[in-house]
Formats: sequence, structure tokens, C-alpha cells
Amino acid sequence: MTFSVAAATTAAIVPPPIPAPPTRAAETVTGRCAGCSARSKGLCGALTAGDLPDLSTTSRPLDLLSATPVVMEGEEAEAVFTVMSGMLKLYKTLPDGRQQITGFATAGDVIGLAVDSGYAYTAETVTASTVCRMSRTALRRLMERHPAVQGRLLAMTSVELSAAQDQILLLGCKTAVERVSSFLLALSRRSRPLADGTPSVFLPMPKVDIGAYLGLRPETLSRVLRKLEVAGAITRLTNDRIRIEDPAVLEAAA
Amino acid sequence: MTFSVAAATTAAIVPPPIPAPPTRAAETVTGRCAGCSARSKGLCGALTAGDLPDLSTTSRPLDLLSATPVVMEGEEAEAVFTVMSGMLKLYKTLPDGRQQITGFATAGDVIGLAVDSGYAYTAETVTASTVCRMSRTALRRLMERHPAVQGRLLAMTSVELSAAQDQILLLGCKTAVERVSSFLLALSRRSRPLADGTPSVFLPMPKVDIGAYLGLRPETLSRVLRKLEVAGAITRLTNDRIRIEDPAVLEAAA
DNA sequence: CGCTTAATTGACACAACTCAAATCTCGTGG
DNA sequence: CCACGAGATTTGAGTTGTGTCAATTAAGCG
Repeated sequence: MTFSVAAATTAAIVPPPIPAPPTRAAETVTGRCAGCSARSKGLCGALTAGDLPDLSTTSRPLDLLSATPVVMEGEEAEAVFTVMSGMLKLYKTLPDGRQQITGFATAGDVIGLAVDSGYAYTAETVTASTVCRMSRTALRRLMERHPAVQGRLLAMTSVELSAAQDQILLLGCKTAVERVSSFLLALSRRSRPLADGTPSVFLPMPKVDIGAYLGLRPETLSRVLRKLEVAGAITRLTNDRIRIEDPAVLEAAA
Repeated sequence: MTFSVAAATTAAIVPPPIPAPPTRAAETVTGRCAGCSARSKGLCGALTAGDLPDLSTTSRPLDLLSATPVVMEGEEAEAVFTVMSGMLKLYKTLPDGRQQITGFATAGDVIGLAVDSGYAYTAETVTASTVCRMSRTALRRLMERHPAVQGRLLAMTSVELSAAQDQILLLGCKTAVERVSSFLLALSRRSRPLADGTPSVFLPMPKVDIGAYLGLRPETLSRVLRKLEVAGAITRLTNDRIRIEDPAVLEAAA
């Protein structure tokens, strides 16, 4: 799972997140989760309304500013996080500092699932974001009580694996133009067209991050985007929005 | 599990640790699976001896020559295969014929798990191999009857995902020398040392395949191996076996 | 509105690729 | 058991797509 649209540049408050608010009468038992924007996605989508109390009592939402680390590669994996809004980048770092972004996470994506005790990657917000924290033990308990959660986890992991293998193909075989074209096409499939119906993509992350995702330097990315623009395939609307003028050209290049 | 840099331990998020291997061979009722070399690995490792009849009746072993395709990318995914012996390469192909090997499968690895109805990659033997076929519906039934199988599947998929992300790091960031060094080290961790105790790796696949896995041309791979040999890090024993003379040099290069 | 950071552009370098030829491997048949 | 031939591997020479370095321009923010 990866990119998508997202929004706010608005700042949010980091420090002390409010614990579960006291609940009200009728709807109370379902708690905060009932109205969550990611309610039907990720892990939570595997649960029925009646199960929501299990979620509400074991998870806690967090508002995060941009550039805030959520999990750190190698650190003890004590919790998983479901993205409710915003966007995060997931990356691995080599000893000498080189970084490879393995994906971008958006609403519904789950971050921090670990094979062993340590996180496999660092996750950091690229825009102000809201994530929902659940301890690993709570997740384990949730899986035991609700087998569907395990199935959902398997489904999500399988999709991620498939995406990772696509990325391996991209990084192992494709040229710079092909990588960028593939990236823009993949994004455009997940985002809504403009008012006039032409497809467009929103790129809230800095160019250097897109480059780090595609295995390219920002300079190379910049040159490729210019080339695609000259070729009439795209138009740069703003720094963070691109209109796809001719998907066919991109398809041909990807 | 395709081999890659991280031969991680058991999943922590995921319940099922490795059950003890079957103790007695006297259970004829369990049929062919009881003596299988992959009995304790892959999916089968999630089952206890008493469950083996379920396996024996729904799976079927196949002996394959080298260069035999087992599943084809995009084809309807009707079955999964557990590798019992030998080695297979898994790869994706671009429209113009470029191929990227996403992994090599050896004993215990499961091939053909698909997110949607089509296989995500082509799998082809690189040596004569034996695989065990199980239809998708049989697998589904097995999962229903034995929840541990689903857990095992999740664990295996998670390990694969982690390996895929390591490969993304390798392809996105590393130089040719770093790629080859990482590859040799990862292999050496999984293979037994020579009689005299020095670590060595066995490379039954052609060099062009190793290159296709590392995102390198065979010529480049050849030159890198020569450089590592001159540097005293390795020795070419035969065409398909390399002795690691100095792991530290490889570590430094990886 | 000024300052800091991000993005772009240009000039150049180099790691890896391409093309081509030589050499090695290994299975096969005599 | 050895010679043969097809394919694999290695080596060489030259090319090129990206990376690197540096300077300029644009964008975001207080």
C-alpha cells in the first residue's frame, strides 16, 4: 500500500494526546472509533460495529506535525499505528546515511508491523498527520479474539508484498523516465481527477523524497519531469500538483 | 522465503512458533507427508502429526527438470507449491522482455500465493527440483480447519515482505560491489561452511540470473567478483561455489 | 518582506551498460 | 575416457545514463 491524496498543511499539536474521552449513553459503547475516518480500512475494517469497544479501549489517536518520526528502524517494536489522515514516508538507512524510501503511507495504512522485535524501517510524517496507536500486545489480543483481524492482516501484508515486488521491478530494470512515469501513473490511479475531469496527482512530499523512493537524485527527477512536460505528457500546476495531460505517453514510457 | 539480507527470526506479531518436528515415523496413516524433507517448514510446519492426512490427501509432489516453469505471471492462480528440494527463480517481466528476478525459492518456501486471481510472478526451476502442489481451494479449506496455517502464512508473508524491502534498499541505494557483497553474505549465513570451517556459498543458478536478481548485467557481476577475488575477500572454487575468505571485507563493502 | 529551504539548471565525471571477442564449462556422443 | 560443440562466463574497449558539484531561481514561512 502506498500513496494517495491527502490534504492539510495545517499544523497540529503534538505533545500530550488526550486519552479516550469519557463516553456518552447510547453510542458510548462503540466509543471514538465509530466515527473514525479509517474505520472501514486497515485493521479496523475487519471488525463489526459490536467489536468497536475492543478497539476504542486499546487504541489511542495522535496528532502529529510534519517531519515527526513515529517509529525508528531497529527500535523495539512496541506498537503499531494506523494512519487516519496525512502522509508518512517509510525508509531504511544505510550506515553511511544513504536512505531508501520503501513507501508512503496514507489513511488506512498500518505502520510498524514487525517480523522480529525491531521495526524494519523508520516512519516519519511528511505532512501533519493523525495516527492511531495500538500496543503490540493489544493487537495480539485483538487477533486472538477476532480471527478476522488476522485474515485482514494477511491480506494487507500480501498487498504490500506485491507492491514491494513491483518496486523491485522498477528499481532493478527501469530507466529514470520509466520510473517517474510509472510513479505518476500509479498515483493518478488512486487520486481523484480535477473538476474538469483531467487526471492529476498531488505530491505533498518534497522532491528529494520522491527521488529517494524511485532510486533517483532530485536533480534527475527534476530533469525527467521537465522532459515529460516538454513532451506534453504533464503540466506542473503548482510545486505539489501535476496534471496528467496524456496518460498514453506515460503508459508508453512506463 | 526468498533469501535476502535478513533471514529474520519468527514473527512476533504472529503467534505460531515452530512446532516440534514429528517424532515418530511409525504413523503410516499420515502417508507421504510424514517423511517429507519440508515437513517442518513452510505451511506444513504449522500442522501437527495428526493433521498430516489432511495434507497427504490434498497435495501432490512433482519432480521437475531444470528450466521448467511452475507458475506464470498473470496466469490464473489455481494452486500453490511448496518447494521440497532444488531451487527456483521467481521473476517479473516487462513488456519489452527485461526481467527482474525477485527471489530464489528453496526447500520450504511456498510459491504462488496470489493477492488477486493471477500469479504475481513467474516461477521456474533453476535446478532439477521437487515441489508439492496444493490447489488453492484445498489451501483455503486447510486454513479453515487449521487456524495455525493462516498464522504461518502471515509469518511467511511478513518475512518475505521484509526481505523484499531489504532488496529495495539494495537496488535503490547500493553500488555493484555493495550488492554483490550483500548477496554473498546473505547466502553465506544460510549455507553450511566447508569441512575446514571456512564459509562458502553455493550458486547453482547461472550468473545472468544472479545479475538479474541484483539489478546488474552479467558482465558487471563478473567484474565485481574478480575485484573481490583480487581483494582477497573470496576465492572461486568452481563455477558454482565460492569460498568466503574474509567476511569482514564483504561486511565493509556491504 | 526578508530569510531559509527546496527546486531547478548547467557542466562535468564516472559507474555501469553495450557490443564484441576470447575463453571456459559441461553435457554428449564417439 | 576423451574429443566436440553449444552455451555460459570472462575480458576488453568504448558509450551513456545518472550522479556529483556548484550556482541560480523559486517557494514557503515567520
